[in-house]
Amino acid sequence: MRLSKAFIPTQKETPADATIPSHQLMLRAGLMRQLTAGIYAYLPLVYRAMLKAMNILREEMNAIDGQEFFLPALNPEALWIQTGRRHIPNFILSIKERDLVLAPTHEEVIAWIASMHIQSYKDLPQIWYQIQTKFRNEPRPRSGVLRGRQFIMKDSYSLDRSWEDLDKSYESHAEAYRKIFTRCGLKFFEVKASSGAMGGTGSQEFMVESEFGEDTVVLCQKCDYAANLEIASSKAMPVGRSNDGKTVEEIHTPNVKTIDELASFLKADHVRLAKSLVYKHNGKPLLILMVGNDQLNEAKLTASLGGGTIEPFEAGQLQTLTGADGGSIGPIGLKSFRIIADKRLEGANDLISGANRNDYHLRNIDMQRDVKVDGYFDLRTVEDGEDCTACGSKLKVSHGIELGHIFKLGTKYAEALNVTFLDENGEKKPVIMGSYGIGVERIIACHIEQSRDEHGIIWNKALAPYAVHVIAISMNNKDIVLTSNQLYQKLTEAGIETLFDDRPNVTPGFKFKDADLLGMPLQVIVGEKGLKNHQIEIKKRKTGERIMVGIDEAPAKIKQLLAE
RNA sequence: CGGAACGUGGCUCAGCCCGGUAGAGCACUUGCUUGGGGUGCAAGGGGUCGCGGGUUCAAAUCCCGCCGUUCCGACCA
Repeated sequence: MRLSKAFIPTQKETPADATIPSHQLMLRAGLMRQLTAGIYAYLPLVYRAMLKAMNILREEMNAIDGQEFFLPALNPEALWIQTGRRHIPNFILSIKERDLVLAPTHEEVIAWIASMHIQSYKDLPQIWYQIQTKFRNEPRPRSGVLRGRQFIMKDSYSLDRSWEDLDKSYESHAEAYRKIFTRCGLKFFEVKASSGAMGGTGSQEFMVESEFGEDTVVLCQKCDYAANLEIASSKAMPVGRSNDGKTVEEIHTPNVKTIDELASFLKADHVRLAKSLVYKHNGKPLLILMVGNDQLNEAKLTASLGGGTIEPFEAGQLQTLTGADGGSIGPIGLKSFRIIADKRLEGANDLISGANRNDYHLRNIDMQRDVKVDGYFDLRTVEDGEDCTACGSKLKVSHGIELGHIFKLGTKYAEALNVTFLDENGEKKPVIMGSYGIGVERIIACHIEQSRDEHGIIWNKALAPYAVHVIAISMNNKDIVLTSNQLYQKLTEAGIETLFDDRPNVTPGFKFKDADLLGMPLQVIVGEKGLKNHQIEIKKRKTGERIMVGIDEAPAKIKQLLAE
């Protein structure tokens, strides 16, 4: 492509609305323009990179016997009502005029097709995938393409006859995903993840570490333990027993509201303070006991309770039910509350908690003797520097961008949409499903996050829109024009994707800056300096290394450098 | 959904507090100039100051409402 004819609107200044580097560079390098919040127009240059990423996705999905579909983005609303997902908050965008919804993912359509045509165990297993635009009702799009309302996703779905076979489909996806991200040149890691509202029995995320990531992850510094903070656990020490045998007694704690105030007022260790958190679970009162300065992890709580709605109490209601205000609530003598506790408190005694009477607390509480606990669960949020459960080394809390997510769905959608097959014994069984997704724009944005410098993007060879960027220093010099044109032609004929900066009356400095901003792996500079010695110059974008080669050897040398 | 900020030529922003002829740089057009790291000079074109209402002799500027965008938080299959 000749730059004199190309539409690549580069910008010198950083657009005000972009705050993270990949977003800034994608705008400055003329890759995309924002239409409205969370919705972008992809311009020709980035679309080439996206097509390359999509090709890699296709090849690796085909390699695990995936079959490519193209499913409708517009779905009947009724289909989503059937699976109960129509009214998940902030999920679906809809077309009111026709009772249609814009599909945010495609489990429903896949299950609909499967319900018609999967009849026998002989029809299984299947892996179906597509690369398609998705729509989500994001309340707050942000970080450029990292969280948008419209984006392209490779989504695949496995259909299996048994849980063992689902494990195989899931594993082959995990392996394919590793190959995909490796081929895209991304430094990634995998974490155990929460299945969330997707439903299902297991899930794993593929992440890129980034301070701009929205996910918080826990990584072991030594072993390969890695988990999303939502489910991460650490070697948290049990509180244990001390001062056995003392009876519960009330202590006056005037104006003490918070755990920190309580600790300093009583000169007590935080570990001896059992903090009471009150919620309504499915409308019923729930009291959660946690060690003083541990943080409740709401994702773990939801999982421990087996789902349902969790909401805080309304003002005043608490007083009626407990006889006290927040800050003085405790597990003893509390009626009509279900009480659960964090595992660290299991079997502990010598604890201090609220007395259900304002300005009073109780001491010498023994969990076994005094509290009717309906289950101990791991409910705490892992903190940076805690010990790894697997190897005992220090854990690091970090941030990540989610590139891909794989789920074992099980039978949720099969049951809702009646996807069944007959097994060898003629018995009717639900199909076991898995679902797997990769965000195409995220591949691009993550690559740019990981591969850039103060001058611009540094594309790797796998994703680069063009492999080579030829720069004619001046179009007023006949030798340069002749040589650069011939070189452009030879490279193009050799099948090397080449961008040729043949713009007249653009100064060399301007062309260099643009070339660095656009970031193709190799820059080939044709100028008077080199031509004097019958040479041209090759610059590697990544390292800045410059190589002078004879004009005639240039195509071969470029080919060789691209093959490295 | 809670909190905050912003909205002025294509882009980055000034002007607003203290009302009185809409500005700069970049980009664009034309001419000359320059030609290995965003050349220099000159002349030009381009803006209902987000929208609506109000106050006023007079509103980009003050007041009210709405819309949009961004950031923090909540949420995130």
